[in-house]
Amino acid sequence: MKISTWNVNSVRARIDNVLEYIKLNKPDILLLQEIKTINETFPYEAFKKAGYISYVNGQKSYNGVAILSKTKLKNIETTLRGDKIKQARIIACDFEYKKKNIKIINIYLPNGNPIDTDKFFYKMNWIKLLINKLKLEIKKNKLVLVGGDFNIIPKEIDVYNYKNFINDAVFRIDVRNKFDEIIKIGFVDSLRIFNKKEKSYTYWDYMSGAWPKNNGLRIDHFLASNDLISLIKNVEIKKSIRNQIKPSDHVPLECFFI
DNA sequence: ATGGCAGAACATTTCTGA
Repeated sequence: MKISTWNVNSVRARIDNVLEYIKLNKPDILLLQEIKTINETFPYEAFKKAGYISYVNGQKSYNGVAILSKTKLKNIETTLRGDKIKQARIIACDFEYKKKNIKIINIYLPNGNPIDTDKFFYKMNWIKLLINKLKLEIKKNKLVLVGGDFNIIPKEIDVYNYKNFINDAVFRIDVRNKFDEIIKIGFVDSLRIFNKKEKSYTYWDYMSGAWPKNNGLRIDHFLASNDLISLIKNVEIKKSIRNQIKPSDHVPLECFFI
């Protein structure tokens, strides 16, 4: 069983890439971020033909998240309690695996740049609301998986040159402290259980030759609750996807279950 | 210091992203 997450930077512009990824890698569940479309123009049919049901929380032009699944999912949720700005950045569901219920939460966390603007304050508040939600979820469901584009570089090792990012909203110390706060309430940065290597990036900017120079960032994550991590046997970054024609600037992250 | 690239839309320019 495999769950993947991928910021596709427009699902319609990337439809061929996503269909090819599905065909070759066969995730049971695929979490998508930055679909950049309203629900009405989401390519449900193309994914249905590929064997997937789509659950969508869309928005015009920006943001938007979706969950593709081979089987029906329950308790679809598309709001973050307390978020007054209501951008489409979260979709959650319940998934039954080996007779156990896993709460899966797909997020596209605000980027927050430039720092110390409304965008930054929105990011910090959004994380605070997410932490409130995760505290509740972990009480109700011991098995919780949070996947998606966190727009947070957890540690210095997770970026090609951390000194360039000291005052960036994806790395500033207060943002990283918030990430650590999520860990402290009972989650694990699952990739790092299986892969301690530097240069394990999930995003490369389109600009300035970031990809050929391997100037990457690790900002896409699967956080597993402490009780869930024992069900996970591996987490992998699908780096080769960045070589696609017309690629997304992010690559998929795959979480394998025992 | 700042542009470079990419996608969407009230579109041939502006905005957003990270």
